[in-house]
Amino acid sequence: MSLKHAVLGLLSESPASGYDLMKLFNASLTNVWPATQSQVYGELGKLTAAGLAEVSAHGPRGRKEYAITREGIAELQHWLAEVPPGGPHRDESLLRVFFLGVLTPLEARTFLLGRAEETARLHAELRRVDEETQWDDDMISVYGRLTLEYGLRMTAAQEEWARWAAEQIDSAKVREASDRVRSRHGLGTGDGPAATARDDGPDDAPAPTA
Amino acid sequence: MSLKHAVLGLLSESPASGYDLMKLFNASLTNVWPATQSQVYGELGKLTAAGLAEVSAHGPRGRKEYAITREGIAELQHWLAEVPPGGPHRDESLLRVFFLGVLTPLEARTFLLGRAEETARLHAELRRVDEETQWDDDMISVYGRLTLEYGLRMTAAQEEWARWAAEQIDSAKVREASDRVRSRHGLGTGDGPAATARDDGPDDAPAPTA
DNA sequence: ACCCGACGTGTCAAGAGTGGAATGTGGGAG
DNA sequence: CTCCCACATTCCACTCTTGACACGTCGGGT
Repeated sequence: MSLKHAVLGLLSESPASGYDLMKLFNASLTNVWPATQSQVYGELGKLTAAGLAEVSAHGPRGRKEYAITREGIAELQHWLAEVPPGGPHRDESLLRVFFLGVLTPLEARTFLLGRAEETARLHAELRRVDEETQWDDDMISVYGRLTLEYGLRMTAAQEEWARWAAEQIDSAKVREASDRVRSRHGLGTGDGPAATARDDGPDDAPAPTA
Repeated sequence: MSLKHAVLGLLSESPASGYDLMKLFNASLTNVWPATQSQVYGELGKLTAAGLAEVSAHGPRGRKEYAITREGIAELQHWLAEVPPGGPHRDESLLRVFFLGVLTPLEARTFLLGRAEETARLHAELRRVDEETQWDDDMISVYGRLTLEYGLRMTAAQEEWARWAAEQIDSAKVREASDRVRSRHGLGTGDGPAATARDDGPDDAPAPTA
């Protein structure tokens, strides 16, 4: 339901063609609300039909420049101020964590550390954007800055958590529990994907403490 | 693509009927990967057709108990260990922040503080769950605990951010920028949704510092 | 003069997710 | 014994999202 508002929001900054909007999506909204061509063009059509946007100019190669209408602004404001945000976050990474017990503790640990590095990478990327952008005082800049800061804080917290979680796994209890589950399914050497997962002997040896 | 793995993951813990799975989804995965009846039952069908799950028992009222198969386990492991996580987060709240400039600074500030409270509420709820749960050492407990900790950390960071962001808005520059954008669209008293949004005089008076 | 790369629009198929409704049965409370 | 609620499945119609494909055109560099 929110692609509509994303497009309206971008149009509220300045008129744009579908092509322009795609660039904007890829530039500023990639990590917030990704969208594809088909979606954008489709949405522009619906928006126009609904009277929330209109074609404000025709350009060179069939280019249609869309502008937000008064009704569009109203709808945007309505959405921002009155519609209760209720997006149930789906988090694939987290879903994986939940079932990490199906892997060996070693594999699980590796996964978490991988997550940590990935998050760190994203964090660095965001920091780079932050530093390279010259923040002036238009709407996109001001609130874009807030959005970016959010990203910075979240990625930082995520990395911290992932490293902490990896440590948690280095515990005898966890290893026992995992073994129990795995043996319940008759898992041992075979079957599994990465042959890294082997149970060559009791897990008494201390886990490699990186 | 991940509902499939969510179902497989739950089945890997113990066999269950579609009805059971729904309860599990609502109990433990609501904030990670929400799902509806139609989805779950549909997925069970596909899973069975694909040989990743099978009907392991028939119960009282047409009840079909599903169990994960060896292939299912393998697929789950494969997904966990080898498929690179790439979920592009969509965050509706964040999208709103990006366009908050369409509202008055006061409204924007209110929105952010509302977010802060909402997050705080969720945080408290998670803490409650954490304390009330008796964490033993099976897979769901151990990794569920990690997942929960993630939620606790994220909600904490989000609330902090929201309060910080609300403060940021109390700045002359932001107010000017917002006014500029709003006037560009000829906004004043009318039109807008919440009549709270009024520009009765210059915004020189300090914003109410909660 | 020509050609390639950027501009620019559009359609389609398929899968994911939402929300609601229809249908039926078993078992326990009263 | 009866009735109602929890159990349990299935179908439907819709929107959102993805990914690819198809098509046409302006403009500048060689």
